[in-house]
Amino acid sequence: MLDSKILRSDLDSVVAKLQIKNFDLDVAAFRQLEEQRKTLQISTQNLQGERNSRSKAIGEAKAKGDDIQPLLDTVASLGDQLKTAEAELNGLQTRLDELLLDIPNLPHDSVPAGNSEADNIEVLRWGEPAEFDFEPRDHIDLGQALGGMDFERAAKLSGARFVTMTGPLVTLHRALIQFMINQHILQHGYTETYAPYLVNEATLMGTGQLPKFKEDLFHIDSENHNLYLIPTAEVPVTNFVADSIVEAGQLPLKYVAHTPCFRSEAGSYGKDTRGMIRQHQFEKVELVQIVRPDASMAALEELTGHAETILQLLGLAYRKVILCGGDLGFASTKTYDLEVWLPGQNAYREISSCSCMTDFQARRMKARWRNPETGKAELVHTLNGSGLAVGRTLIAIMENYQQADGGIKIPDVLQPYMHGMTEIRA
RNA sequence: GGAGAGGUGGCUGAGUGGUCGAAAGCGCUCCCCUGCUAAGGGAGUAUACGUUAAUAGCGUAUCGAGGGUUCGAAUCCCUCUCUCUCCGCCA
Repeated sequence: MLDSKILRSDLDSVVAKLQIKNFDLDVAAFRQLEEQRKTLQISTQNLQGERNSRSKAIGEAKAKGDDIQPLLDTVASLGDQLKTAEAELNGLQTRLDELLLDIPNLPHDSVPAGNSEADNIEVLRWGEPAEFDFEPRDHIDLGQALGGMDFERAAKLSGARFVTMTGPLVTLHRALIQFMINQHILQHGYTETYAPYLVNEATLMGTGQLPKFKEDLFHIDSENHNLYLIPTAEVPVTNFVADSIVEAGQLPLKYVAHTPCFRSEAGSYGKDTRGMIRQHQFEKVELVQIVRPDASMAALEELTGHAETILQLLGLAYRKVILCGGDLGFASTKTYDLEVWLPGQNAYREISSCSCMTDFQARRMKARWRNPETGKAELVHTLNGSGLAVGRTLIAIMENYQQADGGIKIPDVLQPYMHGMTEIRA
């Protein structure tokens, strides 16, 4: 959520910045609501003030033993007036809040304008796309030939966009998780965390998935439960600090979590329907940082670097892009995507997305820290990034490390987690 | 699932209808005293919004959330939610 102060004081520049994200703020509607709110608030507060002072007088008169009936008569009509005014003000406030909750975060000055991923700016390429002296296959063919990956069986169990796996591919999948988490906790200073996979509405409000993106989520709506499956560990883990004040000395908080992620993928029908690129359920190792506001942009560079390290250690060629305004997420002020080279698609595909949310989520969550300089509780900044998406990393390993005979070589750094296996063969 | 207790400011914790935004303690900030790795004294210390040149004053709201009763509610009633204790069931 944006600071409503800057909306009131500097609406024009807010509108201009939102344009970069292709978001058109209904300025007229906002101004009108705001204007109405102001006048109504003043008149309501006047009424409340009158009620308060008269009630006080009644209390004092009663204490002295005076007759209070005349005083009671004078307040008789106040109640109804107040009730009406308060109800109207509430309604207006609710509409303003709804408007505010739907406004995305402002993009950072370094974010380029643009409408789609075609307008993203490439920052660097690392590694050489693998060369093959045979026609490389995609992970679907490879998985089928190896015999451990079955989409039809998953469809029987659950429908489209699920997979079942058996045997060494699953071991590799698990090895990736272990490898990533160990790297982050031992080398990058993150604290390993465990969090719920089902969360309530307030939690999703906090990180910005609700109220605007409800259709992207799986929802448990039964008699006794109103919960959502997490679309990313960002949601529960960032909310660790919701409604709390963190001591300055504890910052930055750096959390790593491995969780499944659940996404309805509404609106992406027909997109990446084949294979494991886009599933309703996938595993991800997520990095979350809670930092001082003055440290957040540097933290974004650091966090992105941590995700890159994983790709580098796995020897996977990738490129790093800055998302343009139109591609930038709702809550993010700046996002780096890491795109891994997939020989089977002959393309770079997103494998990590690292974002700085400034105080946008913190304001929604009421996540604060005590600033020693001011002595006040102020909003923290939050960041998150995939380090990495496990399913897509599995694909990348399969396609990049494939052999002419359809086998998959195991990267050196993963072998300690593969009980000696150096290659997966049919 | 059954029975009970409870959610108050950064923290602990008083407060059962009227000068309660809220005692006290802790913590923190400033000042004084003392001059030595102690201690003592004093003052201040929630947030949001409105008004305003103002982080000054004043006003309004906020004691888990929402609704109700009342001239007036942290205090009474209802619903929801969370926590704790005991019993039952259970990976």
